[in-house]
Amino acid sequence: MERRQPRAGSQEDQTRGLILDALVQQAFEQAFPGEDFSFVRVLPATDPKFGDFQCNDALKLAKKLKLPPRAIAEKVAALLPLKVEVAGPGFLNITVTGDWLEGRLSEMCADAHLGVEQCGKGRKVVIDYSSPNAAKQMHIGHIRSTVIGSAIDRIFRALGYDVIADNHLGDWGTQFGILIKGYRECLNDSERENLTVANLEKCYVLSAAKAKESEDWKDECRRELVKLQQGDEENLGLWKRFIDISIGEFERMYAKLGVKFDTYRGESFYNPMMPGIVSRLEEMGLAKESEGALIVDLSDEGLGVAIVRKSDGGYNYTTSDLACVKSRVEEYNPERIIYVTDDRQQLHFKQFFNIAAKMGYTGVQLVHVPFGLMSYQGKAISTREGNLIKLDDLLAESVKRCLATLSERGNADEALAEQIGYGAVKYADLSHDPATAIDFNWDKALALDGNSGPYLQYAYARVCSLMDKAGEDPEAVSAAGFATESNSEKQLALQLLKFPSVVRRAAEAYKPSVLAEYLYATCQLYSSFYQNSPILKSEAELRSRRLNLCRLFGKILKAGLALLGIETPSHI
RNA sequence: GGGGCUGUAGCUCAAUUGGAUAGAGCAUCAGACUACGAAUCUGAGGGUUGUGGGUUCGAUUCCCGCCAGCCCCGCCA
Repeated sequence: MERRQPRAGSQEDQTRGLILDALVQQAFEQAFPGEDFSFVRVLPATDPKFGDFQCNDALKLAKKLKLPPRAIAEKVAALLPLKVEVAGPGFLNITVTGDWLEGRLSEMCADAHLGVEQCGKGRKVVIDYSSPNAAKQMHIGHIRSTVIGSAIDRIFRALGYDVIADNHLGDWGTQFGILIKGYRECLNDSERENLTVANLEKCYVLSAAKAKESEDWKDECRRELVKLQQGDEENLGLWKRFIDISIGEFERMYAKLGVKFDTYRGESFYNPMMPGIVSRLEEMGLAKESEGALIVDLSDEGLGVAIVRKSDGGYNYTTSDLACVKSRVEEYNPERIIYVTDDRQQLHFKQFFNIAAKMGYTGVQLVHVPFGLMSYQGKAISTREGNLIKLDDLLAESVKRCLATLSERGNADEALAEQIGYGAVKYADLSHDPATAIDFNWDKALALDGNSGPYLQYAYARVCSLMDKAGEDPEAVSAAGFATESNSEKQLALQLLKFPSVVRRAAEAYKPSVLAEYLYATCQLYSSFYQNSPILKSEAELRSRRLNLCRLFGKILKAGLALLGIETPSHI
């Protein structure tokens, strides 16, 4: 928060996907030889009454082939070895057989990745998220970058990408002059000995307030900063200690949220590279002097002006981010770097991506995933408004509420309450498109019904319970096949089949909400099936086939929630 | 002034990137527990997709103009 599109799918990604694509493409080629039909796609039907799958591409071809769309569709339909109907202006509606469905489900089960294609194999991406400021406690404003970034991280890993998750800490800058001064003057001995982030935050606030009213104090802060920047041993030691304590505190939060970083490279890491970046910008004629500062003028491109060196000689975020790209390219040579920050920083990222390209960093795809700000009960979150809720407190409150609900049902299990409480908070965020702003509200975030984390976890717990009752292994799918006869079975089966393409779509759009939405819809179909179809009481063969369907549902739900960083307790 | 984001049921949000009659949850109303777990399920009502044009077989989606809200625009990140 403090610190802060192209498609993810390359051509080889597209070659897999639903087997039906290839089949229908073939029919098109056969019907109209010599044309390229690689763009043809078969999608899940938008409504069961249109069959199971549909292809809309005959309509698109009408102009090119100079034929009425229905005629095209009919010619293709006649060549397809599937049950297919031409409807409306030229839709191809495809209905698959139970055998076909069972075959696909079996393949999915047999695959270690549940059918999720490993299109990221051998491809490296850096994902830059969370990035809180050192010496401050994390608050609810940090949730989105952390939770969305972490989910994107997991989703890319699931697709086989080699991901480097980097936490770009705000660990350098003027605030450390204020902090060091505050540490020396505003804390007592015991506070200095048992230094915590809370204490750091306190002394920062006190010191910053004094700097505001006293020029002397301000000057001293500045002097401490200069000493730090010049490598003064004592100040450097303090700085290091502040950082270590901060990271320790952040990791306590990350442990609760199930977030894990590969590297913690703050701005200090890139600080030594700043002069080099600036001189290169000057050499290339990209930067020029203006009002004492060094700027890159992008106003011709509608991007305003970016300052790369301040009039006091210091550097700021644009320079730091450029240095960061240089460093990442040299060390990792990733094909992509993904930044997850709030949408106020959009201009900055456009500027900095633009400059990076001009500096020659064109081999790496730079992607900004902006998310809408979180407000609190209709008001922007700010220290002044006094509505800054600490992340720690939020999570504790969530757990407390879940524990209360569990207690009512005679199951006051603290660890379980944590799984549900943390999951509820994460799901409340991830189920929304990142682009939309969220107004935080306790009741909404912690709701236990409807489209919520607990609903999904509950559905999973019921599958486990069912398997317990059946006395069967919850994971091991038997050879009996899958129930697909009834309408609710078939709809669930078709839904389960979508999982791989949903994971890919979530990655391509950088939207974990795509996956969340899918999981919720899947749970609704499962609950409906479960409520209306006896499983354990069915005769032996049907029972086994229904149990297999439940098992696969459970596996997919568990895997999907894991990608969102949400745990799946087997008993609630 | 320049730019970005947002606007869909009373409320909170979807809509597979241009497809068929715009879907869910909450709330409201009517049903289903001698239970494969009711944190569930079945059903009902609820819409001029901010607004006016345009593009075409077809627009919530793309283009232009307006309206409203939020945000950014040289020394914070």
